[in-house]
Amino acid sequence: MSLEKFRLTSQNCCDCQIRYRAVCAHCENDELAQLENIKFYRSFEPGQTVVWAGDRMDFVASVVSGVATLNQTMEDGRRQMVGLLLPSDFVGRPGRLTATHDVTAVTDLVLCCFRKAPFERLIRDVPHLGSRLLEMTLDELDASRQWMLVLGRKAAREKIASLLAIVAQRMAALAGDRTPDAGMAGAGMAGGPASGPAEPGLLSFDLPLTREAMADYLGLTLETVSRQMTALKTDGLIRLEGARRIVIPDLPRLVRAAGDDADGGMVDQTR
Amino acid sequence: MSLEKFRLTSQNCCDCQIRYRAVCAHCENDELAQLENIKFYRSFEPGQTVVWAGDRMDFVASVVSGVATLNQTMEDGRRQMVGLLLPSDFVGRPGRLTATHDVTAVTDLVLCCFRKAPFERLIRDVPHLGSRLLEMTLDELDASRQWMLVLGRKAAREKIASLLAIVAQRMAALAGDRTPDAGMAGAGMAGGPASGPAEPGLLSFDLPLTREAMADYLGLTLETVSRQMTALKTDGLIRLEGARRIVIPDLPRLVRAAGDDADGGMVDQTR
DNA sequence: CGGCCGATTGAAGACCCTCAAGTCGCGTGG
DNA sequence: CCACGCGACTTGAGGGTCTTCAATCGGCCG
Repeated sequence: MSLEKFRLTSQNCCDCQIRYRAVCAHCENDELAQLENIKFYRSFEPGQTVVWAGDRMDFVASVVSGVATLNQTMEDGRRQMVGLLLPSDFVGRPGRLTATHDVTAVTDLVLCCFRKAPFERLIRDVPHLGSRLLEMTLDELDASRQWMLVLGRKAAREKIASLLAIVAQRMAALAGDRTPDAGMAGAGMAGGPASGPAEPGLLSFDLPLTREAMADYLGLTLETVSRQMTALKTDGLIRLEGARRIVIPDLPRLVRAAGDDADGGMVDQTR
Repeated sequence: MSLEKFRLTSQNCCDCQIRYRAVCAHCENDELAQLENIKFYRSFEPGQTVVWAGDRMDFVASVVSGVATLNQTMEDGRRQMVGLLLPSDFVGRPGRLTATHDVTAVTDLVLCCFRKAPFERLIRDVPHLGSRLLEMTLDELDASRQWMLVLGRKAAREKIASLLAIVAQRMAALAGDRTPDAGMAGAGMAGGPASGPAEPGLLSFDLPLTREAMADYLGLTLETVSRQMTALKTDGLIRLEGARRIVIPDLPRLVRAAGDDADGGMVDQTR
C-alpha cells in the first residue's frame, strides 16, 4: 500500500504535479537538483499522524497528494484545526526543532520531505527558494487571518458556507493544474471551470473531512455542522451525493451565504 | 505634535529602541546603512488610520513605538481584529500592491517606514534581512494560529484571560529591552521581571485597548468583555486601576484561567 | 453645568451546545 | 441471505452562554 503510493509519485522533480506551486516553484533546474539530493518521500494512510505537537521534527515537507490537517489541542480535549494542508502546501518550520501542532493525514497522503539542516542551508544559498518560502508563508498568514474572521464573527451557517467555498476554490485551482484524476483522492471537477463571471459556476468535489473535522475547523460541534449542512442542502445552496461528495450549483450564491462579497472577498484593488 | 514625536525618535538606527527586535535585527552596520537610505518616519495619533484595506501601500514599516491594530471588516459592519501590532512588529507585505487589512493607530504611533520597491530589492540582496523577515512572518503565523484556538474553542472568560496574559507577556518582554519609560505609551513593569518560576509574577501595564477593541480581538461583544473583566476582578485574577491600567498579581493563575498550561503554552522552541 | 464617550449593569431572547436516540452505509460472519 | 456491529451521520429536546437592546454611571473638557 505504502509502496504503491511511493511508485505513483514521480521521483523526478520536473514531472512533479506540484512543480509550479510548491516551495520549489521558482527554482531553476540546477537548484532543483540540489533539492533532489536531500529529498525523500513518505506516505501515510488516513488517520495516521505525521507528527505530534512537541515532537522533534527533522524534516520539512511539501504535500504532494492527499490532504492533511494541522491541529491544536487543549489539555481538556478541545481541539481547533489551524490549517488544512492540500497538495503543494508546506509543512514544518525551518529554524525550529519541534513541531508546534499535530499534523494528521485525513486521506492517503504523500509528502516530499527535505532533511531540515540542509534545507535551511539551501534557503540561505538559493534565493529562489527563500523568496518562495517567504511568499508562501505570507499567503498562509493572510489565509489564517481570513480564518480568524470566520471563527470570530460568522454565524454557524456562514462558517459552513465559508469552508465549502474556500475548499471548492482551492480544489478547482489544483484540478486546473493537471489531469483531473491524478494525485488527490477523488478531487476533480464537473461542469465548467470555476472562473468566468457569466457562468453559474457549477462544480463538485469530494470533501475529505468528517463532520467532526469540519467542526474542529469551524469552532462548532459536529451536530451543528450536520444541521447546517442539511439546511444548506434544503435551501439549494449545495447538493450532497453520499455523505462526502459536494455539488455546488452556484458558487457566487454560496460565497454570498458565507457573508463575503460575491467576488470572493479577495483582492479589491479599487479605491 | 507630529513634529514632536518625530524628534523623539532617533534617526540613527544604532540607537533605535527596536534595533534588536525588528526586521533589521540581524543586520550588520553596513546593511543598516542601506536601510537608512530608504527609511522615513511617520507619526499617527490615536484613532488615525494608517491604511485602509484595499488601498495602495507604497511602503512597509516597523512599529517603533505605540500600538496599532490590524482589522478586517465585513460589509455589514462586523469587525475582527486579526493582529495587534506592538513595537518592533512589521507592517505591510512585500510583493503586494495593496493592503489586505485596515491598520489603525490606537495610541500615539511612530512607524519606521521603508519605500517598498527598494526594500524588496534589499530582501533579495541582504540575506540577514530576508531571513529575519521570514522568521518574523513564521512567528506571526504561529501567533495567529494560537489565536485561532482562542477564537474557536475558548469561553468568554478564557478569551479575556488569554488576551491579558499575552499582552502582559509581550509588554514585559519589550520593557526588558530598554529603560522602562522609553517609547511605548505607559508600558512598564512593577515588581519583579516576568520570568522566574518561584516568583508570584506581579506585573502591571496599561492596556491600550477600549472594551470594543478587545471585543473585536476576541470575537465577543463589548458588553461581554466588560462583564468578564469585572468577573476576573472580583475573582482576584486582575486588579483595575482606572479603566485601563491592569495589575496582574499572579500571572500563572491568569494563564491557567486562560485554559493554557501554567508554562504559558508559549514554549521556547528555539533550536 | 451639560454634553460626550467609554464603561458598567440589567433583562430578555437567540443561537449554539449538550445529551440522547435513531438512521444510514458497509463490511463481517453466522 | 440476513443478522450484527461499527462508525459516521442525522435528528430531537432542553439548557447555558453570549448577544441584543436599553438604561445608567463616571470621567473629561468646553
